[in-house]
Amino acid sequence: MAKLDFGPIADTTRRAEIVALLRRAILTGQLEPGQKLNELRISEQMRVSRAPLREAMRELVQEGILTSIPYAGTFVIDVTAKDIIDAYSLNKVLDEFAIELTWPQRDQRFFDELDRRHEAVKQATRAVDTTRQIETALQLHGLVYEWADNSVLLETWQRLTSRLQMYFALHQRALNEPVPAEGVHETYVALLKGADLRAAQHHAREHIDVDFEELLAYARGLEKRASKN
Amino acid sequence: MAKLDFGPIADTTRRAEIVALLRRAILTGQLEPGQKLNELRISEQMRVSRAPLREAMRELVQEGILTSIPYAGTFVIDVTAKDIIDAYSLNKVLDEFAIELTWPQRDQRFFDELDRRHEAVKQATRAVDTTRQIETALQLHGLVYEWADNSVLLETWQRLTSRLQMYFALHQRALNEPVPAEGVHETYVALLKGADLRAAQHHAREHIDVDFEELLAYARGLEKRASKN
DNA sequence: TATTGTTAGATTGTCGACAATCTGCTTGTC
DNA sequence: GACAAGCAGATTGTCGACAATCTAACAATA
Repeated sequence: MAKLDFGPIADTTRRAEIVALLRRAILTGQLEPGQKLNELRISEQMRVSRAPLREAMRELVQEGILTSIPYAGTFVIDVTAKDIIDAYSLNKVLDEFAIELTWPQRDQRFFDELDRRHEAVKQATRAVDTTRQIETALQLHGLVYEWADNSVLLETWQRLTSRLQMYFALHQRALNEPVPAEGVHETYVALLKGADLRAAQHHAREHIDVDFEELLAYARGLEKRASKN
Repeated sequence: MAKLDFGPIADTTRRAEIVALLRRAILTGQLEPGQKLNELRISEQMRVSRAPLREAMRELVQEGILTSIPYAGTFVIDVTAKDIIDAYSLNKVLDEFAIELTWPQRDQRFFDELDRRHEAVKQATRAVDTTRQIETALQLHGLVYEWADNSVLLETWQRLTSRLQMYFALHQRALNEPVPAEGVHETYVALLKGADLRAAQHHAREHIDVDFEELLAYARGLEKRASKN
C-alpha cells in the first residue's frame, strides 16, 4: 500500500481567512505603509464582525507587518531605509546558516524541488506577473530554510520573508517596471547543486547585494518624503 | 533646561495586562507544556471577558509560546529535545552576529550597563531567586542585541529569549536545585570589555554549551515521558 | 492672540449572548 | 460483545451592543 501523507485540513475559521486576506493586501502593497486600518469599515467590507477581524490584526501585529497603538488604531508598518538594511544584513547571516545546515542533507528530492521552484520563477517572469515573481523568488530562497530542519530558523525566516516581500513589492510598485533580469537565480541554483559549500554561501551574500542597492534607493526616497511631513 | 525624554505611557488595555500575566505564567513554568488554556475559566479568574483574553492568546500564539488548534483549544507549546537544540544552534549564530555589530559601538555607557546587569545576576544568585536568576542572565546576554542597533535582530532575539527562558525554567523546576555556578558570566563580561572580537565570539559559543548539556538531558527526559503516552 | 476648557463625533476596547464544532457517552442494531 | 448513529455537555468561534478613549473643532478666558 502506498504511503499517503495527508496535509493538514484547511483552516475553517473566519479569522484565518481574514489573516490571509490582510496579509496578502499588505505584502502586495495594496495597503500602503503607515495606512490606518479602520475596523468598522473593513469588517463591513468583509461581511464579518469585528471580533475575528481584531484577532486577525493581533496576529499580524505580532508577525511584524502591522503596528498597534491603544485607542488610536492599527497601522501598516512604516518602511525606513534602516529597516531594509537591518532585514538584509540579518538575512545574509541566516542564509549562510541555512545553507550550512542544508548542505549535508541535500538529496535528489532537494534538487528536484529546487528545479521546480526555479521553474516557477522563470514562468512568472515570462508571464510578467511581478507580484508572483517576487513570491516565487522568495520561495526559491526559502527552500534551504525548509530543508535545514531547524524549526526556529524556519520561523524566523518566514517572519523576515514577510517584510522582504513587502519591501520588494513597494519597490517594484514605485518603479513600475519589471523586476531584475531573468538569469539571476541560475548561479544560485547551480552552486546549491555543486560541491563547494563556501562558494554557495558566498554567492548567497553577493546575490542578495544586487537587488539590495535598488531597494535602498527606494527606501531613501521614502525617507525624504517622510521628512517633509 | 534639562532635556527630559519621557518614555511611552504604560499600556492601559486589559489585553496588554493579560498578555503580561499569561507570558509570565508560561515562562516561569506555572503553566506546563502541553497544558490547555480554558478560556472561560481563565476569563473568570481574571474577571475579564473572553474578547481581550482571546486577543491576548492570539499574540502569544504568534510569539511562539502558545499553539492553537481551531475548535479544539489553545495550548502551551510542547518542548522537545529538538526544539531546544534548534533554539540553541540559532542562538549561537545570532550571538556571534550581535557581538560583531555591537563591537565597534561599545562605549562607557555600554560598559556601565554591562556591569549593572552583571551585578543584577549576582544579586539574584545570592538571593537564591532562581526565576529572577534566569531572567537577569538573559538580560545580561540581551545587551549586545540591544546595542547592535538592528531592530529585526533584536526582535528575533526577544522571540528566542521567551523560549530559552521557558526551557531554563522547566529545567530548573525539574531538577529543583540552584542554577549553574556563580562565576560563569565573569569571563563573558571581561571579554566584551576586551579588545579581541574573535575571542569574545568564540567564548559566547562555548559558554552557551555549558548549560546546554544540562538542558538537553532534561529534554531527553521529556521525550521519554512523552513516548509512553 | 494665545492658551485652556468643553463638547460632539468617530473609533477602539470590552462585554454578554448565541452559533458552530468537538468529545465522550449512550443507545440501538447486528 | 463489536460497532455505528445519535444525543448531551462542554468549549471555541462569532456576533451585535455598550463603554472608554481619542481627536478636532469650537468657546471661554486671561
